[in-house]
Amino acid sequence: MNEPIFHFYGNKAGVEGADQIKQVIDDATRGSEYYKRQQEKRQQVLSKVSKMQVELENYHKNEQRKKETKEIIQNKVKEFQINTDRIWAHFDMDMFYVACELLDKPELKDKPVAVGQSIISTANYVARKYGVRSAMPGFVAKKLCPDIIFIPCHFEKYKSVSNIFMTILKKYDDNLESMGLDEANLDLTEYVNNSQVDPAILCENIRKDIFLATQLTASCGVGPNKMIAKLASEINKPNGLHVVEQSPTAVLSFLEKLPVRKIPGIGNITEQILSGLNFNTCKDVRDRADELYIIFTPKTFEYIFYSCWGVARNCHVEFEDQLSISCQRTFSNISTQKEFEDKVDYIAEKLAEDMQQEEKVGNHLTLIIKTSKFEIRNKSLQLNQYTNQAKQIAIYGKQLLKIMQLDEPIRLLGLKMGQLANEKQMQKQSISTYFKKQLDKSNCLENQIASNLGSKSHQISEDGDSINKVQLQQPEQPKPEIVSEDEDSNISNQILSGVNSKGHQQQAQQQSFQQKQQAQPKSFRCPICNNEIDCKGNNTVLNKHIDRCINTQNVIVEQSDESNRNEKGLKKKISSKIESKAQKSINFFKK
DNA sequence: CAAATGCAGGGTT
DNA sequence: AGAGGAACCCTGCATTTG
Repeated sequence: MNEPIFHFYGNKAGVEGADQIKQVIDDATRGSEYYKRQQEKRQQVLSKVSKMQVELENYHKNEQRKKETKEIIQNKVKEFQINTDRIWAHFDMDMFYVACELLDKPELKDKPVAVGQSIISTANYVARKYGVRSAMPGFVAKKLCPDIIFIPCHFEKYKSVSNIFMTILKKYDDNLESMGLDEANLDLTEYVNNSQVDPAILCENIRKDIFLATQLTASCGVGPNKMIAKLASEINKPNGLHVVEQSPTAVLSFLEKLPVRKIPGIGNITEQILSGLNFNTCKDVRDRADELYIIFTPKTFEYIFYSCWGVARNCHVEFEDQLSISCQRTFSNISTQKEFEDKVDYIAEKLAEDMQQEEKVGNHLTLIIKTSKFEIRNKSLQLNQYTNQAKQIAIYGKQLLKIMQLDEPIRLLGLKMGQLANEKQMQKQSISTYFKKQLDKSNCLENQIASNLGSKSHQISEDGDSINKVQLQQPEQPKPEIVSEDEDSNISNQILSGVNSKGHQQQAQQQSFQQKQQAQPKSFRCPICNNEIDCKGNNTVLNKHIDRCINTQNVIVEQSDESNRNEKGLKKKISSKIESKAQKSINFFKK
């Protein structure tokens, strides 16, 4: 019943008095909401495990199925081969953040030191002896090791050391893959073939180079693929090297006794499941792969299965664009709507900053919250336009807040923007599609426009278009009085238009807007936003715009009831539409 | 019915 | 005294959409 929930801290090798450590951690945390949540999760895992056990019992009773499954496994084993053509090395700086700090404070070398305060990023080996670990909260570390010294994070420092580290490694593989500041995978095959150096000697030399350049030690592992190299690098940590020879037998015997937990991708939960079913080492998995096949989904099965046979990717992965940008903060519990909204404003600002810095815009927003009971929830929303503007993000964020129907205190709030696109490309695109549209129109190519519908590029071009419209309209129409004083209504306009309010953009857009005005005086006026729509009699385009417009308008109306005063009747319609929508989401979440 | 979407949850540093 | 991060990626599953 009172089984310690932090059993995983003790599982790492080399910790003395693991039981004692568990006890201290447990005492320090018992009764907290966090602890309760962990207990719950633990129960969930246990019940999952017992279901799996039942499944396995049934499986073992069914000789036919057993025979078939074992055959499948045998075929799989025959199919693959452990490819040992390539030589990979994994370099990993020892206790990197702490090591960097100790460069400046050598007098602390023999004392227990950790970087991070509320949560520990890295601890030195002195502190680790006491059971202090990465990701452990500071107060627990303090219980385990009252003398521990906390040093705040200095990212810039680590970055500059990391640059030196990476520069050295790049001499041996220009395409190296780095995961974080202190780790890198290199494909040494070419280098070794060209230089005919023994990989072990080569890597020892590289480690020396690193030490000379940084005064810091790195550990290294060598093997025929990235996974093996990474696993090998842990064997003689810190300041050590381990080589797994380039042969299938060497790989298999290296993995034989290795706890499955060590395999990257198998974390705390998966380990609990596996150990609950008595899979502890890679050999267990190999021997009873048919059982694994029964209980896991195909992808999960394949991943674990192949990993335990030493089969993993042994080529570089091509660089991929970042998929999302997010920002989240933990704080002391808040529970009023006002506080929630203020947090959304704050996080939206931070997120917008990050996005603008990276020159990205995004089209899909997710609100993430963690309740005071450590339950995580999120809701997401497809936006009507690409944006990276704090105020727009905040408005959508509050929309999500409403959908979420929060009725309990929260301790974290975050926003994540997905479906990213490059801000500059987007501008170019919107301008060029604008001109393209001009051309299309003059040629009366409505078909082209119609066929663009639904495609991503179309979405972009429409958004770009509406940017132009807004810019046009403001000088033209008598501004609603609010505009100048009321920031919100500005936002509303921006939202309507998908405007990105950076100064230089506006200029460019304004220009094209004017040109457009002259060239294309004919257009429909959208009944919702009162903007002109270039639909050229194409109803689909018009309808699509109106749909979108209604969605956008929802946000605005809810957000600032004062805007659009002159459109009262219209507003009512929209509001009722909102209500029905909101109702729908409520029902949906009640399920 | 396949693809797309939304959400929960697992993993990593 | 109280107290357990942030930012990213992927998979699975249910539901919606075309």
